Amino acid sequence: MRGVWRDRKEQIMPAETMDELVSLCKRRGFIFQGSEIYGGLQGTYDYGPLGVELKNNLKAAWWRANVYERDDMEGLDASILTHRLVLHYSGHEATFADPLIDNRISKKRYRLDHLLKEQKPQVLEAVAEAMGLGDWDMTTLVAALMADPEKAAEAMTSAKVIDPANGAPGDWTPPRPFNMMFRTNIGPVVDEDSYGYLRPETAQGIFINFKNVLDSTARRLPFGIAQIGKAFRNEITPRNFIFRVREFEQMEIEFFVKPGTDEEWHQRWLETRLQWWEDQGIPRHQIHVLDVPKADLAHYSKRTFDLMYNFPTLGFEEIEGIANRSDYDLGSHTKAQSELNIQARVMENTDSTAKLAVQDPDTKAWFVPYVIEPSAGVDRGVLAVLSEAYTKEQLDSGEERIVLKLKPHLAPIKVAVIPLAKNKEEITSYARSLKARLQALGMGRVLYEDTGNIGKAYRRHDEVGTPFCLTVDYDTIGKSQDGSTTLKDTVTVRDRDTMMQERVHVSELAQYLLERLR
RNA sequence: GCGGGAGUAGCUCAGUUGGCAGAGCGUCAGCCUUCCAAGCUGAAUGUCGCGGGUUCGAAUCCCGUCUCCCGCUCCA
Repeated sequence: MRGVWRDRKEQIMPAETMDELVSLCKRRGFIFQGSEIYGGLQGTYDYGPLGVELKNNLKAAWWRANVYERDDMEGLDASILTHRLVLHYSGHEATFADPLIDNRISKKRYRLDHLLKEQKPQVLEAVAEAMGLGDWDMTTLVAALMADPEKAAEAMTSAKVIDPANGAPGDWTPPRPFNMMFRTNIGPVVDEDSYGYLRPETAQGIFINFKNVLDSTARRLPFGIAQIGKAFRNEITPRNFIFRVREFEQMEIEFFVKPGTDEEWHQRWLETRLQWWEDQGIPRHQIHVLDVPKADLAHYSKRTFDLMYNFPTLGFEEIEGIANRSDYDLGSHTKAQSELNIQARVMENTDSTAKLAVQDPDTKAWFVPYVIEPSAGVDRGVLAVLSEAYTKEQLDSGEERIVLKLKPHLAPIKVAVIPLAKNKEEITSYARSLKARLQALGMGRVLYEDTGNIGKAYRRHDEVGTPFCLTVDYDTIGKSQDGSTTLKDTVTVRDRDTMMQERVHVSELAQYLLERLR
């Protein structure tokens, strides 16, 4: 074998800061700040030419594993704009809007109503008086405070509303309503009643289509519905690059099972999902499975496992939640609730037109299925995969090599075809035609690369994670220095991670690459 | 929302007391080059985050605002 690169790698390091990764993402066209040319819009990011490939590849891997390679799954793509009643009965309207207030002294934040409930009656009386209220109760007091936040701040501070954290009067900020859901007007007339929401989770689209899918596919339990799509949350503090953002994408499965089998399925999905992340390059030992404490569970959850990936720059953070949502959701959205023996505590539904239940084939009794929900963040997945892949290597030559060691199936660019010399027409035309033939195989992005010299091209592609660089040289075109033609129609294939090269005949390239890019 | 830090070319960052907008890398073009950011020649790229103020004059001083990072807070 000839031309094998032997520069030993000494140190291997991950990204030290998020900035380092952000910088690479911008420089190479993975991810840009949203609305950047107007100063940026907080909590939004745009995926560039390479970012969209990576993200699409991750979603495709998920869809393939969960839809194409299973016999118990259907796909769905529900609308983002959502009827207000969907999010009313789901419980989101009630749990996603909090009036919040801060104490400037202790730096603590409270829900206004919770804070007021902690106060002595005379303090509340003083607040009400300062707000000019005669008759009042807790509801009208909160309403009055929210109606005039500036005055509320003064009233609460001068009435010496106590901060439970330190037992001392606080210096209170104006209270602010905080609605986690984006409300939007629908239709030509802007009025109070013509609004809906941008969905805060894709899950609801699945629940409200449960009957449609059942009717159109003749599925029986257990089976699941998979969906990938955008969701929107008005996060208080978007932070950490694409980790916590206001517009993001979810990959969600709602897996419907018979009550009583839910705990077993919950465990099974936990294992399935851990294996999937491993297949995407996130090793099992870098994920901590958090059995979420009862007190921290979401309003719908019976039990939840959070998959916490050990981000090199952030520590352990959630990339997927696998929740046992019991019969809460279908129970919330179904009509005829009283006939269905629903276990979860649900709001009485007087609007739904569909029975979201199935019939036991033996007993003929109707019941509401339990739901196991593996819900993964696409953007968080992209960040995890990038973080895990980002590597700095110190080479023997003293130089630093930055390489994204992405799994080949996730790499934005699959193959770069490089002419050894770009001023030799025979070599460049061979390289161009080779590139065209490989491109036609449909393996993804295949590029002709002739920027700089060969070394630059390699390093450039290391940095964006291109698994294979093919180099067309003098041997390829039958003009070896020693006059032999034994290497005619072979190219060097350089491996991104090892930097090793081997010569492969062009007739074998398609198979060689396709095998390794899966 | 609080506290701290930052924002100047695609990236990393200089920019002195308020006095012509800079470097390295990258990018592009040409030359050269028989495999790991080699070399030579040339070129392009700036609302100095944005808006206002002070000043003869502002990247620099003041006010406001946006965005990012760190620590709190929040996180269905």
